[in-house]
Amino acid sequence: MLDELPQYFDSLQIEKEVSEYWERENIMQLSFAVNRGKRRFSFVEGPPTANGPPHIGHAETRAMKDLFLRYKTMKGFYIDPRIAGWDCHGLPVEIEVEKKLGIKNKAEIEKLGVSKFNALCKESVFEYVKIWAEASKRLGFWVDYDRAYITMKDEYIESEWWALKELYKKGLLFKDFRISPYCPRCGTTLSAHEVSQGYKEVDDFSIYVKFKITGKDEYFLVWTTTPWTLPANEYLAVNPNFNYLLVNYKGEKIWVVEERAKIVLKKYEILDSKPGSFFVGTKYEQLIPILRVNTGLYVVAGDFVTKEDGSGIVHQAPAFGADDYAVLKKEKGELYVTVDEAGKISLESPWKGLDVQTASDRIIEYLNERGQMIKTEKTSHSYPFCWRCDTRLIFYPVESWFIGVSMVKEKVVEYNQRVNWKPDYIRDGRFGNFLDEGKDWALSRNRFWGTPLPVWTCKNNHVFVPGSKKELLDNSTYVPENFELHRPKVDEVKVKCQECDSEMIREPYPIDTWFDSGSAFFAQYHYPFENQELFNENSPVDFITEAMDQTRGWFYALHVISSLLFDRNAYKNVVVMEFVLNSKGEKMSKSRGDQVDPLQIMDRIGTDSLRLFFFQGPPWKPKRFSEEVSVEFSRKLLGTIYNSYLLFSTNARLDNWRPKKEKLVSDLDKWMLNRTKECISSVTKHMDEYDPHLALDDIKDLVLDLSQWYLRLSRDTFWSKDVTDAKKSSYFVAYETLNSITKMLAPFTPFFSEYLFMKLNGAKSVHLSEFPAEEEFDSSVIEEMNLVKEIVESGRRIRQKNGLILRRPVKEIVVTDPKYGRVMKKFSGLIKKELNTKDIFAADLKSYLRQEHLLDKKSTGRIFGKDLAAAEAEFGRSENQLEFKKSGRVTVLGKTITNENVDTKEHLDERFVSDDTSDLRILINKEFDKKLYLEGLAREMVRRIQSMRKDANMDYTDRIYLRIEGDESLMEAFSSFKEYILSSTQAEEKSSVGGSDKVWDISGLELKISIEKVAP
RNA sequence: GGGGCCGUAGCUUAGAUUGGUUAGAGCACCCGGCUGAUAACCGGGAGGUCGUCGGUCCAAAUCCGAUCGGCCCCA
Repeated sequence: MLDELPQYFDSLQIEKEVSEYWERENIMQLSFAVNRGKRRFSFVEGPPTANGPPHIGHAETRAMKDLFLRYKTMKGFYIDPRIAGWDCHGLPVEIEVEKKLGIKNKAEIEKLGVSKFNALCKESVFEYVKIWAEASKRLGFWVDYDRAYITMKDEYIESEWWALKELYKKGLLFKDFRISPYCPRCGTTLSAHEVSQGYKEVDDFSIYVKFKITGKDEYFLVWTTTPWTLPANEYLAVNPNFNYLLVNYKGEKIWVVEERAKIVLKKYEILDSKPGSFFVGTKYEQLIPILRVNTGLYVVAGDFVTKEDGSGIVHQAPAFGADDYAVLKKEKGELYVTVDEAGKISLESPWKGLDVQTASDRIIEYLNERGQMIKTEKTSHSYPFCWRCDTRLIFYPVESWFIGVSMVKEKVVEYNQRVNWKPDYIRDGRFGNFLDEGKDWALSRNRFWGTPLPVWTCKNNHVFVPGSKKELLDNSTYVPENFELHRPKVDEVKVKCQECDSEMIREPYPIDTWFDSGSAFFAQYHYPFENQELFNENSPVDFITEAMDQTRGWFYALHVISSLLFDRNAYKNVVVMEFVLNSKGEKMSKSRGDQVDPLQIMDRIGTDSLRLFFFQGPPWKPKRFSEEVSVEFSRKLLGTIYNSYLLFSTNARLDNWRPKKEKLVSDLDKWMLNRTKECISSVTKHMDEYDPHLALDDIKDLVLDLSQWYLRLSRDTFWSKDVTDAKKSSYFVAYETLNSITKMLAPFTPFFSEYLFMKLNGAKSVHLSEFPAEEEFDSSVIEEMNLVKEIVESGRRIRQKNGLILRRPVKEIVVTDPKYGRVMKKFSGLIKKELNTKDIFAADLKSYLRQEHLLDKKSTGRIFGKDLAAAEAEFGRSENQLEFKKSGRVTVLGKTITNENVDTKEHLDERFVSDDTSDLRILINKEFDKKLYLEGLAREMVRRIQSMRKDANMDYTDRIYLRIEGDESLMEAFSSFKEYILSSTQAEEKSSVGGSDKVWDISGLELKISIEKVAP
């Protein structure tokens, strides 16, 4: 206990020792078990895809997770499971493998064989897991890596199958079309992320064509940039709230939205005007009469119609646009697909077999020939290209399975209100807005590596959804060898249809990987096949945290799945973190080359420093990363604690003091202990409310109070010769405060805290100890000390401003408010020492003000005329002043002076100096008498002797011989304060001294000091 | 293009829900002190038009509107 420390703080060395110790003693596992059987706190790890090394943002979220797991453990909660998780499926993994194989599209994968491809994916997933686990451990992120949940395991997938079957039973899992960005060359849809990588600026023809209204000699003006979609036209859309004009344009009657008429047609004559709603249901003639359209060919209303470009009348080809498809669903029309999967026209027409770009050109010619074209123009706009093969993307209908979020939107929205979001504006802002859109979740993917969709269909469109492996196998007619829940094995399983006896085959899709990670809150238990009770005890999950981008990713997936399956929210508290930016406040990026490797940073500045950087400021505020700032901050905080421990422990060890409760002696001790309790209570509150940055601020403040105030003022007590009660009391308080700080800091800086905790207590681990308990405290004690601090600060300021250096004692200091009398008395020793004053007391300001009465020149000028100066002098005489003060009137030069002729000013007594910049007024008596003067000189001498001792490299226990020669008053000071001077400097007076000497100038007085070390 | 968050001293930040003394800390800086925490410790000082503009109000960092900059999400 109270072990020695190296003299200098070396955080890297500490971290090294501590992590070796944890490893050796298996402290992490011990901490997992320490609260077994106690109340639970639940957590789920948002599983990363370990197909690349972790970056600093990952380190930040993991540090934040760890912070609260450690805190809750210290607060006595049992966190089980407390395990890592790995997200294994999905496109990122596939792309990684494609890169390795040097292949680029689905066809090549199929050629290689799905079996081989998926085997490579499976391998690739774990390539970086080792690095991730290593970095996470290095960061001190304590979760069980050996028991990690793995989304590609059959058990995990089986839990998802159960969930999907439940959704199917509720009618929430169904097949539909989705209009997706699609690369005709790769034969695949692209994710939003991929699309956003490939936008380019292109010049395209856009055309205006005319659609004839059935039975009338009027036309709709329609604009499009994709002429190849015109053969598939099924509807026209207008905005019901816009106003449309019928104009005579070159002899033809044409409808166009009012605001665009001038821009598009330039010259025309207005014939009529109608609101958009007027046209809804109006039939029109097919522009290109080739496709047989059984439904449609009438006008619909659409809010998506704008006046920004075009004609305000929008052509709808439901197969090739998301808005268009939504219209089709609403109108319950048929879907006509006029293009094949390779992006070639498939419709029996003059353009069959042409790619869509060429077809567009031909269609423009065709429309021109038929006189249906009003106008052609070239416009520049950004359009998505395939990021892999640079092919122009098209929007294309892809068969897809959906989760019907829109059908139960109310639930999803309602349960969100039960979630405590940090920061809270996410709930109704970014997250709430997204939920309000209530979009269906497109679940299936046209890919290979993922959780297989558990759906088998037969030729009669009957559907079988197995909710477990067993249910599938029980119904199967064929199962391949080495069967597993991945493609291609799972595809080979054949099932007999219960309804029509025909053979059922699997829908060939894997599902969205967000469904994997979003199922973690039950699938990590293999629920409901196992661990039902454990799941129930831990649900909803108490705490999760990830970065902001997960609002529409993991946070969304968890919330939706839980709402639909369990009719409740998945999590209770969620901390949403912002990103780590570079030192200029920009996003770190590969291209700028300013991405930083968290492992390297930890090597350079230490883990605790990096963690402290993350915990500064609210988690939901972007942070600019700088190594220098991190180091500085940690050196300041941890270094101060380290030095405080050194000061305290060095003395306590000399006295053989061992940590134990002692009776409190001084008011300073009582204050420190109350401050500590106050801090504990505030830190606990802030941690419980998920405001870690405020908790850290509380701890910082306490460290300053300990170091800057308590320890500094307790040094005299520490240095007293005997082990007095006062000494024991202050040891106890210093220990107690340091120990509390160490424990409170343990979740923030686990390495440093562990180190210091072991030094303080000789106990096994701070992470097996309890968080300091909240106790009642006396806030009046704290307020009193704040007043004392204020007085000391103010006193020093006044001394400094008036050239009254602290070394010279002053006679008295007055606090000009009598109500502080009791406090001044209580802390008079402390204040006297800090301000070097002989006396301190509180008194009414009035008794230190002198009133001066002056003649009011305006009124008395008329009375005295040119004698005014003489009258002023006469009135200023003290007997006249006194008389006036007593009776309010006095006779001056034969005239009577009354209140009306007098101005009264108040002056501070000349003997005092003050400072009126603060609320609390303090007066310092600046008068010096001889004794004070000599005492000041004595202190000046001591200071110079000490300085010479230091220059001679003496140890503070070394004794010296001393000889003083100099000015008379210096000699007088020396003899008057001889005992003080000699004892302060470990000196003996000697008439001849052989060591070093030096001549000093003390306020103009010459002093020669000679010192010599006494031989031991 | 739509939505959201942020902007306080050179740096890191508190204060915004509930408008109200002189916008509070820490680091760095300058001046000084201490010399038994010394690679430490302490005091004082300077440093802020609270991004900008406008509005509401007796009163705005705080509420409202616009605008600029940074970041994120969606299209």
